[in-house]
Amino acid sequence: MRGVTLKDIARETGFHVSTVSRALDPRARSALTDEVVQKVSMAAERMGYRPNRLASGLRTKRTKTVGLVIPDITNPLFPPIVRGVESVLEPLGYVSIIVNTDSRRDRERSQVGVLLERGVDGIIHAAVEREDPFFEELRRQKVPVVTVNRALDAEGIPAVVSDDAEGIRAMVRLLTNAGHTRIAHIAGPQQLSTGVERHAAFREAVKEFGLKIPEYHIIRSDRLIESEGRRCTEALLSLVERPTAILAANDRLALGAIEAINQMGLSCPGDVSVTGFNDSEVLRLIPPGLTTVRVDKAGVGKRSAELLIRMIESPEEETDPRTVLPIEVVERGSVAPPPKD
Amino acid sequence: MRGVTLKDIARETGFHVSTVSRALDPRARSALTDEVVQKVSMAAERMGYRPNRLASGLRTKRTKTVGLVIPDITNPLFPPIVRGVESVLEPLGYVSIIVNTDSRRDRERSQVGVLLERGVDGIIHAAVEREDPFFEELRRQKVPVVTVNRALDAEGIPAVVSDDAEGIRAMVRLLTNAGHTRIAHIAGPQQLSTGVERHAAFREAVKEFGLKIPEYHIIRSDRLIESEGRRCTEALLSLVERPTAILAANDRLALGAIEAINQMGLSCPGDVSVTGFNDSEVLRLIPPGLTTVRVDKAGVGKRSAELLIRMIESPEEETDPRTVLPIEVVERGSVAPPPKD
DNA sequence: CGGCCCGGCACAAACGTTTGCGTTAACACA
DNA sequence: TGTGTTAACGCAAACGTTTGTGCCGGGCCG
Repeated sequence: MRGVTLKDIARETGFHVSTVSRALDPRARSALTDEVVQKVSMAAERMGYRPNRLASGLRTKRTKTVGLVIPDITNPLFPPIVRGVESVLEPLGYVSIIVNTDSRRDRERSQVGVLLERGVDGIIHAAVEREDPFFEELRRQKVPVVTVNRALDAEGIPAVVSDDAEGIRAMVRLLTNAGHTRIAHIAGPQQLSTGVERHAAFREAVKEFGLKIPEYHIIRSDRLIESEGRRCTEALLSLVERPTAILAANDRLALGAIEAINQMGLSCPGDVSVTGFNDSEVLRLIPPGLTTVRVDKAGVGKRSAELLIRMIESPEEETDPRTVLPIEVVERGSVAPPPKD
Repeated sequence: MRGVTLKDIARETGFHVSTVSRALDPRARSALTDEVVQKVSMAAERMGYRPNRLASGLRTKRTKTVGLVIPDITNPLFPPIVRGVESVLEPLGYVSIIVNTDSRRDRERSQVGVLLERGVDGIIHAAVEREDPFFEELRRQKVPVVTVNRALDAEGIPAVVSDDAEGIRAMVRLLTNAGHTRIAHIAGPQQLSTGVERHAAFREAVKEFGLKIPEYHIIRSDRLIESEGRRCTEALLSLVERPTAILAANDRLALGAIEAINQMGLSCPGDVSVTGFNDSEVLRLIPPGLTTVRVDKAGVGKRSAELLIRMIESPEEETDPRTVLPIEVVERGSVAPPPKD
C-alpha cells in the first residue's frame, strides 16, 4: 500500500537496486553515467518514489532527526526558539521532535529516552537545570547535545545563551538613570543558570552604579510564573523600606509584579517601576507596557541548530563551549522616576 | 557506540534473538516460560537496552509517530492544541513531529511529504483549507488523517472542530442584548472553513435576532492577522452609517479592530464594541479585555488525537465524520451599550 | 596485439527488529 | 513402544537502504 521502493524502480528500469540508490544520491551520482541517472530519476519521479527514511536510517545510523526538549511549548518564549531552530533544520532535510518536560526531572529523563529510542542525531535542550548528572551519560554515549537559553554548570556541553549580564546591567542603568536608588530584584529559581546569572549580574551592576541594596530587597522566586511574581512583590511591598523599582528576572515574574502592585492599590509606574526579561510580542499591548530586555529568540534557536548540525556532521571539529547573543533593551511604560514623597 | 541490541542480549543470555525479542514484547511474552522472561528482562535492564524504533518500524511498518501540521506554532492558538494532542499520544508511546506551513500551500505539500518519508502512522492537520485535492491522494494512500479546528469541504476526512455557529450566535446575542443593532462582521478568509462557517452563522444569527445588517457591514479579511483587522475596521468606521459593534471572526482580527478604533480617536467599548473568537490567555490582560468565545483548544487536540489513534489501531472501525466541541463565552470589557447620540 | 587500467555497473552483506514456521523434547494416551 | 499433541524455543527471511567489493568490457600504452 504505502510505497514504491528502490526495488520497484530497479525492476522497472532494469538496473540493480544499488545502482538506483546511487543514481538518486547526489553524492554518489557522479560514479554513474548521465544516462543511467536520467532514466532512474525519471522513473522515480514518475512512480512517485519516496525514500524510506527508516530504512536508510537503520543502515546509516543517521536519521536526520533532532530532538528538541523544552519545558512547555505553551510558554510564549519557546515557539520563536522552535521556529529559529527549524529555520536552519528544514532546509537541510532535518526534522525535529519536540518534547515537553513541564520542568520535571522525571519527565525530562523519560522524554530524552524516547528521543534516543527514535535515534535522533542530536538534541537541543532548552529545559536544562544547572546541574544534571544525566548529561554525563549523554556525553559518554556520544550523542551531540547543545543547550539553548540556559546552560549547565558542568563543562562539555556547548550552550547558546543571551547576554544575561548585559541585559540586567541595562535595566539597572535605566532605573538608576530614572532616579531610582531602592531597586529590588525578584530572582529566578537558583537551579536555573539564568536565575543565578541574572542574580549575580544584578549584584554586580548595583555595585557598579554605586547603589546599596539591602539583602531583603533580593528575593528568590521558586518558579518563573506570574503567581510567584505576585507573591514576591507582595512581600517586597509590605516592607517598611519599600523599593521604588522591581527588576524581575523575567517577564512573567514582572507581569505578576504589576498585577500585585495594582491589587495593592498602587500603580505602576507611578509608585513602583518594573522591568522584565525576554520580551514576548504581546507585552506591548499590556498596560503600562513592560520595559524589558529583548532576547533574540529566533537567533538563539538558529545558532543552537547550526551548532548542533556542525557537531553532527563534523564531530571532530572543536565547538565553542558558549556562544552568547547580544540583547536589546526595549523601553515601554513600566519605568518612571520614583515618586517624591 | 550507541546501542546494545537484541543480539547483544541474546549472546549474553544464551537465548536466540527471536526469543529475546518475544521476552521483551508484552504481547508475545506469554509464549515463553517465566524463567526466560525474567532472565532476559534482567539482562536487558542491566545492559541498558533501548529498542531501536527504526528497525522495528521498518519491520512492522508502524512507527508510533504522528505528524502534526499547523500554520505556525508562534500563533498562541496552536500550542494548547499541541499539548492536547500530546496528552493522549505520550502515554501511548507515540511522539509527534510538528511542521509549520506558514499557511502556504507549497509548504504544506512539502511538509506533508517529509512526514510521509518519516513513515508517520497518521497525520493531524490543523492548517487545512476548505478544498485541497491533495487529501484525496492521502486518502488513497490509506494514511489516517484527521483535521482539527478546521474542516475540509470534501467528505472522507474526519474533523474535530469547535461549535462555530453557537459561538457566533452567542456573540450576536450578547451584542443585541447590550442594545446594538448595527453590528458589523469582519469575516475570516473564505478559503478556511472557519471563515465561511462563522460568516454563515453570523447571517443566521442576525436574522434570528431580527436585525437588518446592510451588506457593506460584512467585510472579508484576507488573513487572520491584526493588520487585517485594522484595515477592515478602518473601512467600517469610515462609513457614514457606522456600526456600533464589530464581531470579528477571531481574536487577532478583534485586536486589530481595537487598535484601529483607538487610533481613530474613538474608544472601545465607549464608541464601538468588539468581540473575538478563540480566546488566548493573555487577552485578559489587554485592555479593555476582549469579550470573546473560548474554544477548548486542549480539548480539540485531545479529541483529534484519540480519533487518529483509533483510526490507526483499528482501521476497520467507523469514525465520526465530524465531532464538534462546545464553546464557552467569556465576557470582558470590550462590549458595552452603544453610544446614544 | 597483449597487457593493464579503470569506468561503470551488479552482487551481497549489513543495519536491528519481528514473525511464520520448523525443530525438539516432554508428555499423554492407546 | 509407538503415535500424536503440545509447549518452548531456534531458524531464517524480510522490511528498504547503503556501501564495500567484484566483475566485465573497452580503451590506452608499449
